[in-house]
Amino acid sequence: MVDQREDERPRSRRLPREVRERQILDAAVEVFAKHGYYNASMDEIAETASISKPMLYAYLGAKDELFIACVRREAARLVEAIGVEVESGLTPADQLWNRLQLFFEYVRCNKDGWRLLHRQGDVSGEPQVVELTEWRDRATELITALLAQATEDQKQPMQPEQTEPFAAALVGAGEALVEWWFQHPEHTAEGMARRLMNLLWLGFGELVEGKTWHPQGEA
Amino acid sequence: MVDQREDERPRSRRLPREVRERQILDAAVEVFAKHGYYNASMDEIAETASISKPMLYAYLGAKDELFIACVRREAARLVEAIGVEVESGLTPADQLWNRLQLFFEYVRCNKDGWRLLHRQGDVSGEPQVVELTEWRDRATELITALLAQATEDQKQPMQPEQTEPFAAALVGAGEALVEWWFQHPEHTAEGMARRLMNLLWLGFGELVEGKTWHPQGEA
Amino acid sequence: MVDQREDERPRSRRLPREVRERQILDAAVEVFAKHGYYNASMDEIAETASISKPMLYAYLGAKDELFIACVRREAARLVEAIGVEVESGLTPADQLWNRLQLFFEYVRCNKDGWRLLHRQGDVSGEPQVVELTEWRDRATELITALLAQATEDQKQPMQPEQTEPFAAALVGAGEALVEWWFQHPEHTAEGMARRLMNLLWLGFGELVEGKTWHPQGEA
Amino acid sequence: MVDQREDERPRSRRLPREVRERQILDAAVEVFAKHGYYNASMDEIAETASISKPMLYAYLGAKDELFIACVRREAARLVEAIGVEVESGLTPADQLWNRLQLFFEYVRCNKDGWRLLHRQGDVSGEPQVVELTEWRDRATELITALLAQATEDQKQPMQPEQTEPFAAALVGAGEALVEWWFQHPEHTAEGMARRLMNLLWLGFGELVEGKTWHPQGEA
DNA sequence: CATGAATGAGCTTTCATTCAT
DNA sequence: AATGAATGAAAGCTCATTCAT
Repeated sequence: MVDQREDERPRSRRLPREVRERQILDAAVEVFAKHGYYNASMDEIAETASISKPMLYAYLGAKDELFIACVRREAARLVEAIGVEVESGLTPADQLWNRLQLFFEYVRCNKDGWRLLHRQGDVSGEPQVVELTEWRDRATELITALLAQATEDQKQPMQPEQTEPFAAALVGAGEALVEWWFQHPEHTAEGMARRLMNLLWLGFGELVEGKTWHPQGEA
Repeated sequence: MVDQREDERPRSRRLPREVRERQILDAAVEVFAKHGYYNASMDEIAETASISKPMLYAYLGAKDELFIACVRREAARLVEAIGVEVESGLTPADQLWNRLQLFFEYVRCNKDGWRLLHRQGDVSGEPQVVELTEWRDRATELITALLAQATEDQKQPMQPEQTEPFAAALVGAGEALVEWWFQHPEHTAEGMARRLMNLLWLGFGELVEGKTWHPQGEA
Repeated sequence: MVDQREDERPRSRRLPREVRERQILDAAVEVFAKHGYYNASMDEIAETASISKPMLYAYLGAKDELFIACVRREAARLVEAIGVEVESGLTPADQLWNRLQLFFEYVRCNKDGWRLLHRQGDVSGEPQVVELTEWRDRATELITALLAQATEDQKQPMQPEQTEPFAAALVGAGEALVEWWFQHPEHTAEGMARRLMNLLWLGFGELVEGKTWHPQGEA
Repeated sequence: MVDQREDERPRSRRLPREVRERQILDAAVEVFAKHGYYNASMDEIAETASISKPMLYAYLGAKDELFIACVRREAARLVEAIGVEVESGLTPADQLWNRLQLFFEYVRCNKDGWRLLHRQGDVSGEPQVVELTEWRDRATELITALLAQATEDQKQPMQPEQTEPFAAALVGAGEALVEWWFQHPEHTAEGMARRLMNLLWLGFGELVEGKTWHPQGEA
């Protein structure tokens, strides 16, 4: 898992296209995360990337395209981090538990990227918002699949139209918990994952009775 | 519960101050909800309100102030709708169930207002955004109190530092579920509330075993 | 000589036209003097005059007309204060000495009015500036006449085309001296008049030799 | 001494920064002088400078900053033109005479600049107006120093608190005389300087007796 | 007569975007 | 390939001015 991008961007010319693009994307993600889409200026992005504006446009297009590119990359990272394939050989609960851990770990290492993905409600109105929320759909699909797997041995396995809203709600709960985490940074990623797991798997009904969920192998 | 504001704004001049103010707020909420804060133009708001721009500024100040005023009003509506006082005489589960129903009902009737409150992550950078997220804090507090009440008879009642993240996650789950609802509008408010209640109270652990939560009195 | 206008403007209706106009002019002079022509707003003038804006316009017309009216009134006061007729029976020097005293006395009692007359260089560009500087012309004429009188007994009395620039310079010197006075308010009007008289009548040539001018009758 | 900036501004693109800046300042001085600060529009300045508005702002900042820049440049020109150091080896009278000539010469060649410096009484209210009147202070200081020098050999040399108001009055007289000159442009700069010198050095007392002041070496 | 309520018109300012070197 | 220099277009805001009561 790659840690937060470094700040050292030596001003060097004649770089291969791939490197340049990465340099630009890093800068753009940083600036977009800091100021938000609208308050981010192309000037600042160019300066942060140590590149001139015409180059900025030549490489990654206009502001909205650049933003999309950022979102796409960060979303890919997130999806890759938590995995999207259902693994056999683990119970759904354990799989979920693993993913949650990976998710919070990802957030811890990619704060800027996460902010980009999470806080972009205001870009609504534009048509291209599809890419903006696609990662949510991917995550939701994963959860949906897990739930389906969890119930597939029952006589009435849950159908997607039942599990999907649950999955969506789960994702929302995770996002909200991250916000809470940012305000209480003393907690560990694993602790956060455990909290969410407790809530999701047990539900309040059992939580209030004092029960708690444990990963397999714990006492 | 008041239904969505109508679109009929008769172009009548010389209205009393109070009426005009409401007219303007209605228009502003509509436009802000449609385009987001940054893409909303004062021109369009003025036109939607059937008013000239100077009046717009005279009544509710600059763009950010106007936006704050909108948020304040809509947040008040939401808080008022779901109530914030803990009622005695009902079990926490029933109270939560009631609030969830009220919440989804509110969303159904105040789509624009809800969008205003929900999709504004990008306004970061401005200092006065406090009002924007305050309603979340209020809602979280309510849930926290409910959870505390639910466990107060136990030997180890849950402390705020335990319940608060759960409450935050719950609110997030609700918000996400609303988004899903917007894409599947065939469902009723009560149905959505029931989904969320099931998830929250039972948790996946029981859900996947086929259990479901019922309001008291149902079979 | 009337002292600075008082601030008490009781809000009363149905006043005779003349009183209202005076009320308005008082307010307008005050506001114009405080903020300058462009920064003075009709709103503030109306409020200061305890009158509504439509009345303001009804009585004294648009902003520029109102300003002209103010200038006209204050200029009249100034001209009346220092007199404009050449008196016989006094030497020109004594006459000048008297006028200078009256002038500084006028400034002391009519600060706002004076500011209006003096600091309006920026209103250039407008066509109606004639009224703005007419008082200067009147004052200059007076001085010119005095100089003419002073030299009429000589074989080569000074002609207007010679005396006029001197008169204009004198007026300018007076204006500048008033500015200096405002920054050194500890001096009396008579002291200022004496300073100017010394400079004008003796000139530096004699001043630097230690001579001073005295009004007739002094030692 | 450089003559009035010419009007020929060839519409050429991609000029080096320094040239553009001068081009803009020339245009701004022209427009500010013609319309005054408030009536001058950034549009007109941009058009006069054959430049687009964004460039205008990029080079010299907002309207007030641009204005300050103009004033600064023109004030520097004026101060440089008349010199501000007291020269030894010349009598104070001769020094004054020289400066007056230089002053009127400056005015003749820099009408716009002079208007900028002279007619801006109305910019009061803004805080940064310090620069606007600083040149007057410099000029006053110069005169004050000259007077001090003129009397330093006497048993009772004049103190600054005595000479300063005279100096201020002198400057005011000069300004007023320039206004008169603008209405009688048939006179030469030297003639104007001589008029002022006569008034200042001899005073009316001697002027009315038919005396006149001559530069050293004249008959 | 007197006014609260309303507006046309214009200003300054700032972007994202692209020539021309 | 790479950039300093340049701009079209639009936004927010305010003011003198006037209906309509």
